[in-house]
Amino acid sequence: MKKHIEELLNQSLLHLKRDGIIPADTDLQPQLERTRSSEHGDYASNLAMVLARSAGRPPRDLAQDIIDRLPPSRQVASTEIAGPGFINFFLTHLALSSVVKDALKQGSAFGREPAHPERRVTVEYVSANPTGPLHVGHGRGAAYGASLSAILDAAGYEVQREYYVNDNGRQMDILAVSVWLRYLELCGEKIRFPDNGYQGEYIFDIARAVRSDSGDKWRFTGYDVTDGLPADGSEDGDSELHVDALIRRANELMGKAGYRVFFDAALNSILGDIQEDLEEFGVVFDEWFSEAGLEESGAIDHAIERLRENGHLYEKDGATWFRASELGDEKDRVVIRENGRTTYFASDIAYFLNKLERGFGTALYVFGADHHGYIARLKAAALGLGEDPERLEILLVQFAVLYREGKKVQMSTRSGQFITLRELREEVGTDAARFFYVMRSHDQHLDFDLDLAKSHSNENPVYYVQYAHARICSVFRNLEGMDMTWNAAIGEAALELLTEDRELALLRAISRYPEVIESAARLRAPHMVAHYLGDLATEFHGYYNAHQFLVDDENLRNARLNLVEATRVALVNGLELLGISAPEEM
RNA sequence: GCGCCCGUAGCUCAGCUGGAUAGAGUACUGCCCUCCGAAGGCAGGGGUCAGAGGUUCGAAUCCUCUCGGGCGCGCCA
Repeated sequence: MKKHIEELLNQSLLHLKRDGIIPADTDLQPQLERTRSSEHGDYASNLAMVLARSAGRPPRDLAQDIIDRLPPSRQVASTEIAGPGFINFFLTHLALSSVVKDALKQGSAFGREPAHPERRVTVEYVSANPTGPLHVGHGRGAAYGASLSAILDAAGYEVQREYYVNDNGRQMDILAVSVWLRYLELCGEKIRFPDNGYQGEYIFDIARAVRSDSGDKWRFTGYDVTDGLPADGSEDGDSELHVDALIRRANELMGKAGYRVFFDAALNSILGDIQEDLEEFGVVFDEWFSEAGLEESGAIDHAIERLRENGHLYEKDGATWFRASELGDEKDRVVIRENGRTTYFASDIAYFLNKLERGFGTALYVFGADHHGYIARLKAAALGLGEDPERLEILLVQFAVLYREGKKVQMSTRSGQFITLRELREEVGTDAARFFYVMRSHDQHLDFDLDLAKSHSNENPVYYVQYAHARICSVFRNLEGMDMTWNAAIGEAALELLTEDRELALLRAISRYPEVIESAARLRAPHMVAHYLGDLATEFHGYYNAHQFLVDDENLRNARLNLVEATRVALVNGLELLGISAPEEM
C-alpha cells in the first residue's frame, strides 16, 4: 500500500518535471510516512515542502500541483493539503480492509518479504567464551541477536546465524588446567588451586566425567605438578606467570594427547551446556564457528598475507604490526607476537574475511557495549583487507541491570556471584525474558525488573500481548457453544460492514505490520516489533470491550471474525519473530 | 587524558530517513462484568525533550560547547 502511493507520487513527479515546474535534474525518491493521527489521513508526504525551494514556489501551491498530477487510484479516497504543505492521503475502505484478506490468505507468511538471494548476511551473536555458563549479560545479546536475525529473515534477507567459538585461547588453557587440577583432587592429590583458575562447581563435574572415563590415567603427584613453579599472586608472586607455568607443566606431564583429553572434555561439556541453554531460550545457530579451525585451515595466514600485500604490515620489536592508525584506529595493532603466535585480533580479521569469502554481503556483529573499542579496529581491518568497511556492521548492546524489589542485583564474575541465564529463565520464564530483553532499544541501558517480569498481572507487558491472542482463540472456541459458525468467505464478502472507528483503527494497526518489520530490519531494531505488538494488542482489547463479535447477523459476525483472525495472524507472526509463544489459553 | 553510547512525564521507556498539538506503560483518582476471558476497557491530571548557542520554511531528532551518567583504551581472550 505504502509502495503504491509512493509510486503515484513518483508519477506526479515525472509530470512536474515535464511541465517544467521543478528542475528536470531533481533526484528525489518521494517518501511517505504514517500519520500520527487519523485526522491527517492514513499517509502523509512532505514532498511539496522538500521541493519548494528548488521549484521557487510556496509549498502549499506546489502541493496542489503535485495532487493535480497524481494518477487516479482505487486505493486513494481523497487527498488534502494540510499545515505547512503536507499532502495527506485518505485510503478507501477497500484499500483499508484488504489487509484482512492478505493476512488470512498468507497466514504465517503475512508480513514476510520473499528472500532476496543477493541479500545474504551473517549475524554473529553471543560468542561467549566457552569457559563457563552463560549469565544474564549474555542473555540480552542472545535475545537481541536471535530476534534481529528472525526479523531480517522476515524482511527478505538470507540470514546465517553464527556463534564464534573461542576455542583457541589462553582462557581455554586455563580452563583445561583447572579441570585437570580438580581431577587430581578427586584422585586424592593435595594440590593448591591457582588464583586465576576457574572456581565454579561445574569444573568438578567435568573432572568427575573425565575420571569416570579415564580412571587415574592422568594422575600425577602434587609434588610433580607444582615443583618449581613460580609463586602465585596470593603468594606474593605473579598469578599470570604461575598459571602459564602450570599450563606448560600439564603439557609436559601428560603429553599432547593427555592434555587434549582435559581440554576437549572442558570445551565439549561447556559448549554443550551453552547450546542446550540457548536452545531452551529459543536461540539457535546455523554455524558454531571454531576459532581453532581458522588457524588450521590457513585462514589466518591468508588474511595476514592480504594485509601484507596491501602494505599495511611492518615489523617492530620482533612482532608484526598492522598499521591500523592510518586507517582510523587509535593505534597500531600486533597481529603476530614476538613468540610467533598470532593474536586474537588476527583471528578476528581472518574470520571477517572468511565471512565475505563465503559470499555474505554484510557481516553483522552483536557485541556487548564493553566491546565498542573493536569498532575502529575492525573497520580498519576491513579497509586494510581492501574491503568496503560498510560490509562490517557492529551493533552494540548496552548492559542490562537486574532489579529485584526495587533494588539493583549486584553481580560480579570474579566472586562467582553472577546470575546465570538459566536461573533467569527458571525464575521469570522464557517468554518474559525474551520480551524484556528486547523491549528497549539496543543502544539503551536496560533495567530488567525481575518482579515485573514474573508477575502474572496486568502490569506485565508480555501477558498483555499474549492475553490478546488467548482472548481471540477463546472467541473462536465459543462459537460452537453459541451454535454459531465462522465462514471466512462470507466474512470476506462483507468486509465493508467494518465501519466502526475501532474497526478502522484495528485495520490500520494490522496493515502497519509489514512496514514495522521492514523498519525494524533496516534499523536493526527488534524493540520496534515489541512496541508494535503492544499497540496492536491495545487496539484489539479496545475493540473487544466496545463491540460484540459473536452477533446473530451472519455477515457482520463473519466480517468481524475475519478481522479478529487477521489480528491473531499479526500477533502470532510478531511474537514468533521475538521467540515468544502465543498461548491459546492462559 | 583520549574515544564510544546515553540524558524525553514521579518511575521505566517509544518517538524511523529533520515535520503537524512530543506519545505509551506504570503509579495516582473515578467509572465499566445478568454481555464473546476484568491478565481487559473508558476518563482525568502530569513536560524548560539536561543546559546554551547554531544550521532552516520547520529541531527531541543535525552541528558545536557545557553539565551529568555508563563503558572502553594490553604482544589478554
